[in-house]
Order: sequence, then structure tokens, then C-alpha cells
Amino acid sequence: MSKKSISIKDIAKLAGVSIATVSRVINRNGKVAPETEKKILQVMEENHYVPNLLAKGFRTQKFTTIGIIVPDISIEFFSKIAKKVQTIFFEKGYATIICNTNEDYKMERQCINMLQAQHVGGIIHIVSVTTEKEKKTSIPTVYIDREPAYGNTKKDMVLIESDNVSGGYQATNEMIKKGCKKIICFCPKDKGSTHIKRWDGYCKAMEETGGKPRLVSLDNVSEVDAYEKAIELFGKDKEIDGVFATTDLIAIGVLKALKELKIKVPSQVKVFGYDNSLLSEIATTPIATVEQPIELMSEKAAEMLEKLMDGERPEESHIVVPVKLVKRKTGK
Amino acid sequence: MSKKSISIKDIAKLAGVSIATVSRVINRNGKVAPETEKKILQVMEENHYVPNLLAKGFRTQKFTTIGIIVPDISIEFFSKIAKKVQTIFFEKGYATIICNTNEDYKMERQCINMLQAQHVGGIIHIVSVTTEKEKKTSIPTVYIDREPAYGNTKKDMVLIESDNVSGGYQATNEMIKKGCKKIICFCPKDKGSTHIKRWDGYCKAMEETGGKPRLVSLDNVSEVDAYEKAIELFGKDKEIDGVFATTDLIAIGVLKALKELKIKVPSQVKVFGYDNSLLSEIATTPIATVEQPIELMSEKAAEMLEKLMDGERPEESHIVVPVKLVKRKTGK
DNA sequence: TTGAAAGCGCTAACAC
DNA sequence: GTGTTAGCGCTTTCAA
Repeated sequence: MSKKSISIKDIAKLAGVSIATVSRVINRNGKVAPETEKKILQVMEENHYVPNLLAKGFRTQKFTTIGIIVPDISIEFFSKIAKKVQTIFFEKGYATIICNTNEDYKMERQCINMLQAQHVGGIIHIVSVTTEKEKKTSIPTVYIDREPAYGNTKKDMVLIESDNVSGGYQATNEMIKKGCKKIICFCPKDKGSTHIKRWDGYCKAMEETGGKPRLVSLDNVSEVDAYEKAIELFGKDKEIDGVFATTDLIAIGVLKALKELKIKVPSQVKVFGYDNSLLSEIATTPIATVEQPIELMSEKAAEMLEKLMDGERPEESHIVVPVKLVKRKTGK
Repeated sequence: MSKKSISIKDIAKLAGVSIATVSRVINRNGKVAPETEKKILQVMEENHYVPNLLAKGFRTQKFTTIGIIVPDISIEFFSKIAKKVQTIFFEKGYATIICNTNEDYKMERQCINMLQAQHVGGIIHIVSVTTEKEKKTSIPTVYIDREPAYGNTKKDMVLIESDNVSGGYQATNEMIKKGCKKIICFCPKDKGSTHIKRWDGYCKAMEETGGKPRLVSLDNVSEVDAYEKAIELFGKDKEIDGVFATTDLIAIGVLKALKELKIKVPSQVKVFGYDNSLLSEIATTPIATVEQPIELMSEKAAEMLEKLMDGERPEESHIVVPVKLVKRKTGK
């Protein structure tokens, strides 16, 4: 295969110095005579020398690789988190390994093992909905978004999430303010902690205003299921004038059903989604939605992970960042 | 930080054998007495021993990590490629490092350096539009989708792409068959080789049928620019009855403009996008589009990369896979 | 069938 | 300022 890459030893020989001196130049520690340094740098340049990070991490036991585990990289919200986290760590000189679990706990376990074998310094983890109950590694880990199942022992778990309860609450309240009398929540309840929290927020808003929470329970997060259940529901119940969907994709499904039933949005029925995805923005009928501060969440997570990797016990282990309503001006 | 992880030496001591024997068990080579093996396996199990892949790769110079470089992981097409490639290699026991370049050649160069320093065995690379002219590494690399700038020396470059020319051609022809007389192409021409090829396909179809190719040149791939240019164009030219957009997002922008101008799709104007993204599927007016075989492209790429890593010179270094039209039934 | 030992590229402690 | 050297976890000859 491609010729063996050139090592510190080769550089030392070519520059006529010892490997220790070359090492000093690479790491900019210890004293080195200016002309020696210049010479070494020149040789490194000429030979396109790239230090072997494997050997370095191996030697120092300092690992400059970070693992990111997501349930599905092709979902906008997760890919944005991964992108941001990666960018942050890249700037700090870390490599990042992004892993997909496809929402499968077996894949998840394998990912963790693999990351452990690769000796990553830390992990940013968005758990899959089928995640296992026990913590499976001693590698410093920060969870984002979804709450791991073993979360009852909160102390030893760092979680960054947005305020899902508040998101559900605010969205629902906004519709109530706009005059909605009968608001339904479309939610896949067994698809992770976040949906449940959004549902809780919805319930809170409803109950505060004397309304009765109503759930359309979905089997998955596709727009198809939402569409079908919406067709059925709106076919028989003409009083509904608001829908809170716990994610944008669901809102899109509902929207399609409403369009087909010739029910006008938002004049007859208001629809709220969740995530401020590209979808919600560019849908021909744009949908109001709840935006999670992805950048902030990623920054917090990176910050916490760095602390963990430095051996610090963070004072707060559960950070909840605020969400923001995104209203849209729509035609009809 | 987390306690030092347990090494082969610890296992050897606990099992009362030498590290060489443990190594043999791990790698299933060399002869080991059954009971010795059993004992060792038991000790490994009890202590949750995970072999240090860093040390292993370091020692053997066999690297079981693959790098994937994409211009923007938050774009559906790229994230799907990354997901598929990662899944394929995961099953073969490789770890994958996914890197974002944000379409920036400086980031790209850094990514390559980093992957080289991490001693990845191979790279799957979707170049950024600002990519540099020279090949920058001797690591086995397979390009997907976009053609690198130094592609004139095709021999030493492996590229997997879908048939963009044919995609443009087929989409345009489809509209011509449906009776369109004046078809316009919306295309960001300086945004990579793929758009240019789609434009070429469009031109071919137009010229074959005696039509004149017309270009609306976009500054970027956002739907905003497409929207604005469409508003202007359709405001003054009422004869246009077809649009070929070189990506779905652009089609969405055009669609918005048409809706605002109360021009009916597809009865008055037909719109074709590209990529069969979720967007095109669930847009309230679904758009016809061209689908690239993402899975197939990923599989081919993985296959070629494995060959390169094994030191084989592949017989064909430029693979073009076919695309498929996705027509939609629409309301109006 | 098993063990001893060299060495992969690098850093850091120590000697000069 | 610079060189020598041990050793990180592992594989792989070579001997026993």
C-alpha cells in the first residue's frame, strides 16, 4: 500500500539531531536553539511530516478523539448537533468520530465498545429510544436531548436538554391565546423522553386554562401515520381548532390531511410543530414551530465534556436551556 | 479521570500466563491449549477487557479506521451517504470518522491532515466546492458525487458518481413529453461539477428537440435566491411552462414564487427538482425529482476503497451509476 | 503449547 | 540546548 509514512526518527536523522529535539519542536516545549528549530521545521516541511497522533495519544494517554453517538444522522436535528459539536472540537484540535445507532441498542452498544477500543477521550451521546438501562462505559460522557433510562441516579450523569416541557407549554399557550378552544396533541409517546416532556407541557397549558388534554398517540414519527390519524380524526370531529405536533414531520402529516379535507390553516385550525426544521420553514404552508437552541446545546455539551475529561465534577449535571417560539406569517 | 483501563498485561497476570498467550487468544492465531484459552477468556470477560485498538493499529500498521469527508453533514443527501458508508464499514469492523468541511478548502485540508495523523486506512471524500487542485495525501481515497478539480489525471483517481447528465436529460425530456414548450433551468453553476453536468443534460434534451437552453444562474443553493429570481422571471415571461431545478431546494423556491404569483403547478408550469429529498416528497405540492441511488453509490465506494486499501489497482476507476425519475401525482 | 523480548512512534525524565 | 533512554499496549519472531 502507500509507502510507510515518515516518522520523527527520519526527521531527526535528516536534520542531524536527536528525536527528542524534534519532539520538542513539534510540541513547542523545552528550549531549542532558533537555528536548530528552523532547520527541523524546514526538514519537516520538505518531507510533509505529519505527527502520528495514534502514537502520541498512546504514549501520553491523552486522547484527542471525541465520539459522537446519534440515533440517526440523516435526521436534521441530530445532524445539526453533530455538525456543531464536531466544529467546536475541531477548533480545539480534537478529531471526532460520529456514529449512528439507527435507534438500535445493539448498534449502540457496539458503538460504545468501538469508541472505547479507540480510546476516545469523551463521548457526546444522544441515546436511541431502545437504549439500555445500565451505563456501559467509564468514558466521560455527556448526554444531549434524550434522557438515558438510568437517569434516576442523576448525580453521575450529565445531561443537556432544551426545555421540552416549556416548549410544549408555550406552543399550546400561543394557540390558546389566539383563540383555540379544542387543541389536540399528536405525539409518539414511546419514542423517547423528549416527546413525553412536550406532551407534559401541553397538558399543563391545557389544564391551567380548564381545557382537557387529548392525545393522538402515534406509532412512529413519520408523517404518514400522522396523516392517517388526522384524516380519521378531523373527518368526524369538526370542533378541533388547534394541533400541537411534537415534531415538525408530524405537523407536516397533519397539514397534508387538513389540506385534503379542505380545512384552512391557520384560520380554521392552527398547527404547531417542533424543531424549526427546514421542512417547517419551506413547507408551502409554513408551520409555526418550537426552536431548540442547537448551537447553545452543543456548546454547553462540549464545555461540560471538557470538564469531565479534565477530571472535574461539574457543579450542575443537568442543564436545561430555553426554547423559542417561531411564528410564521401565513397566507390563508 | 476514569481509572486506567485494563491491559493485556493485567489479563496475563490474572490468568497466570504470558501476554503472548493472551494475544494469541485475542487474535485466534497460534495454538493455545483449550483450557488455557478458556481460562483467559473467562478472565477477560470478568474484567470487561477491551483490546486497545490504538496500540494494535500502531503495532501492526493496519488501520481499521475509515475517514468520511463531506461538505455539509446537515444536507440530506450527504448525511445519507455518510450514514450508509458508515453502516457498511461498521459491519466490517471498521470505525469511521465523519468530518465536515463546511464547503471550505481550509477545513478540508485540516480534515485530511487530521485523518492522516489518525492513520486512517482510507478516505471516502465528497469534495467541497472550493476544493484545492492538488491531491493532498497518499491515503487510499475514493471520491463520491463531486469530481475533484485535479480530475484531468483520471487514472489515479477513483470516482463514484451518479449519471447527472442523464438525470438532467431525463427530467427535461419528461417535461417535453408532457408538452412543455419553454423550459428554463435554475442552476448554481459554480457550485460543483454535479450541477454543471445536470445543466449539460438539460441542454442536450433541449437541443435535440430544437429548443433553446435558458439558464437562470443562481448565486447559491438556497431556496431564497431561487424564489427571488423566479418571481422576477415569471413576472415578465408568461410563456414559461417548465422548470428544471438542479436540486430540490431550488425547486421549492420556484414553487413558492409560482404559488405567490397564482400560477398553477403542474397544469400551467411543471417543476422538476433533483435528489428525491424528504422535502420534495412532503412539500404540500410534491415535486417530481431525480433520485440518485445513494445506497448503491455508497456500496460501490466502499467496495472500491477496500480494494485500494488492499493495494489493488481497480480496473475501472470511474463508475457512473444510473438515476431514476420520481414522478408525483399532484392535485392541481 | 508457551514465554521472552524486540519494536511500532512518540514523550518526558534525566543526564550532560 | 541537546541527547539518551524507558515505556505506553500490542504483535510477532525466536527459543524453549
